[in-house]
Amino acid sequence: MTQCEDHEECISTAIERADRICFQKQLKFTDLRKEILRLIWEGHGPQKAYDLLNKLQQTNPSAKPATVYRALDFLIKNGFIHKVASLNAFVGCSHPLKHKECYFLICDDCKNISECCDPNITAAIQITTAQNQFFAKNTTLEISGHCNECLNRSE
Amino acid sequence: MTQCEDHEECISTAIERADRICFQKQLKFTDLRKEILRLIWEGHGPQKAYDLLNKLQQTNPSAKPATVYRALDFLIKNGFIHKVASLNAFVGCSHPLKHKECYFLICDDCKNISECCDPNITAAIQITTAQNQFFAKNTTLEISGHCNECLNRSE
DNA sequence: TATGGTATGTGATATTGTAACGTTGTTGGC
DNA sequence: GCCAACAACGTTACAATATCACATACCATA
Repeated sequence: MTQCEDHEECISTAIERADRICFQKQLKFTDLRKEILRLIWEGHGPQKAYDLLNKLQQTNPSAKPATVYRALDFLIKNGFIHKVASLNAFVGCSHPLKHKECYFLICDDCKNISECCDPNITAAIQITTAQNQFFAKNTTLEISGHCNECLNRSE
Repeated sequence: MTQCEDHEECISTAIERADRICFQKQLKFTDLRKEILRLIWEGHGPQKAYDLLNKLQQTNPSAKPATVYRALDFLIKNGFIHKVASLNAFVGCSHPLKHKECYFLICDDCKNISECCDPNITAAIQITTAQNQFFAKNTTLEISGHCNECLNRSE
């Protein structure tokens, strides 16, 4: 399910990237926020808030829903994770600086999510919103179906 | 907020359309399902499940969450309504036969939703999914922001 | 009339998310 | 250093959304 070569490295890269960006932007990347980001990347797939809470409670028994949701809010707001609305789940963003133009391919079978940044889609959406005189702030594009691996496997 | 000329007519058109399609497809368009569809169109905007439940209970005091969700499932499955994932709400579909290619522009201010069917977006998405060897079954495209009316009003 | 499938009734519960308020910690100005 | 202001976090309670399981009703057809 994970596509990365070395998942440990993939996680630490993500954390370091966030660390750097927070430093540059003077954001407070507290232990709690870092821990939630790490848990999300460890899953390397869409993670549910209450699953994160359970995991967090293993090191921080007094954690509550609000603990998790506040950290998630911070991470979303600053582009480090996405909320996958159609799953009520959260997934790490691999390019926080281009964060607004990410779309998702969600495999119903293996639950893998791949993030894709396609300028053609972005352009098509921009044309449509302009035609409708609509000022877009946020775009949710989630495509569910079956990935190639799962299709081949089931044949 | 409603864009139609005559909202009563717009509702009854939607119901009749559904009636016709159900007849053709031999689907059971029961009173309950029809009532939920009518309530959704009456709102002419995204309707929340529990608001629908409250309204339904005015004529059907024993209605329960499952009552509503089952009807919603039927209506979604057969293309008469959409679930707006980013709002956890439900909205009538104005072209059930082209239901798969509908996208949404959601105004954060007036909460109006406009459905747009843009072949360019559809094409761009198709190209991307093909490139990623992904077999798409369902596409959620929800664009939130501000509609023209609200932008003008706030100036 | 028996039978099977679909729809609905009903109660319980699971899952997801927020509000409100108090405490702690950090930062910057004096 | 001290204080004011604010951000982060702890904690309790609860709101909002959704599903499950099992019973009952309805309806088509053999």
